[in-house]
Amino acid sequence: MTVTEEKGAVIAAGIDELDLEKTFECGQCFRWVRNLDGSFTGVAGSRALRIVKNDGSFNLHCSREDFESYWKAYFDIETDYGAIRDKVGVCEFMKRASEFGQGIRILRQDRWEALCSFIISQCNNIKRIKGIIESLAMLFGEEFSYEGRNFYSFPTAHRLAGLSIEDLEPLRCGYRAKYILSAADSVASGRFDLDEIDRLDTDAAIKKLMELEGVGVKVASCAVLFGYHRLDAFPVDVWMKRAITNYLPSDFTKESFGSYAGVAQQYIFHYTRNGLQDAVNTA
DNA sequence: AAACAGGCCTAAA
DNA sequence: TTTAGGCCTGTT
Repeated sequence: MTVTEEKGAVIAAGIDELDLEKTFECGQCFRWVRNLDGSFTGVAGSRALRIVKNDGSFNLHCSREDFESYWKAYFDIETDYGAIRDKVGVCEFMKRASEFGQGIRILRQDRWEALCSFIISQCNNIKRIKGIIESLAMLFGEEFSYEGRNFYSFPTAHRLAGLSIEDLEPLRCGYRAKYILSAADSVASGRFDLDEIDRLDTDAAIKKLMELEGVGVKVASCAVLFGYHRLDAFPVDVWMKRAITNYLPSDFTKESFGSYAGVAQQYIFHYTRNGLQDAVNTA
């Protein structure tokens, strides 16, 4: 990758395996929006960014400092996804899925934001998840300006701690409100240390996160995959169950994908939802 | 109208 | 250890 600057934008050339649409819309994150011109604008933590694909390179509308200190890591630029696709293509179905998902990258998201977002995601559809998260940010996040528009940071656990169920009522997030507040209280009080999770192996990290109310194995797996970049975590949801029974070899286990089960999971999720419409509908 | 949506908790075997 | 039912809400 080579990086240059032009008119307040960082131009990153030579990034292969980055498809913005697939990466932002494969279900790992909820705060990126496609603009009319095909660019994407999104908020991650407390920063906003507009990113545009321009021939073979990407224009990131941020300072070079922000790129180097934040967005470069966020987009996981250093990881070789071509090599990962080779490794997870263990059967015909997975070869098709990983080919179809070429360009998906696992973003390095903020821990609290990932955890909280996937608490909200449970038994919910993506459209509604996005709406709830935007309301949450608008109500309790910090307002800031970017390219002449207002955005809202993802509220910290500290900000949410101490709020009441009634305070979250405008979110219309139902029984998940209790879980959000409980997690926020645990984290903000220091009883639960999100940074300590880093020192645990993936299975132990998932177990630890499951101590939080409303966090089961699926949500915890998403939290470590997207918030701690544990690419070996393998969240199993209804789509994954469907794929495992219908499309994967009967002797399949997540170990079949080695240490990249989480990336494989994203390929399967994206492929069964977007690339296999007929097969899914008739399944 | 009734079922479902990227689950989790609790109670009951 | 596994399984059924309930849970908030919006959409189809």
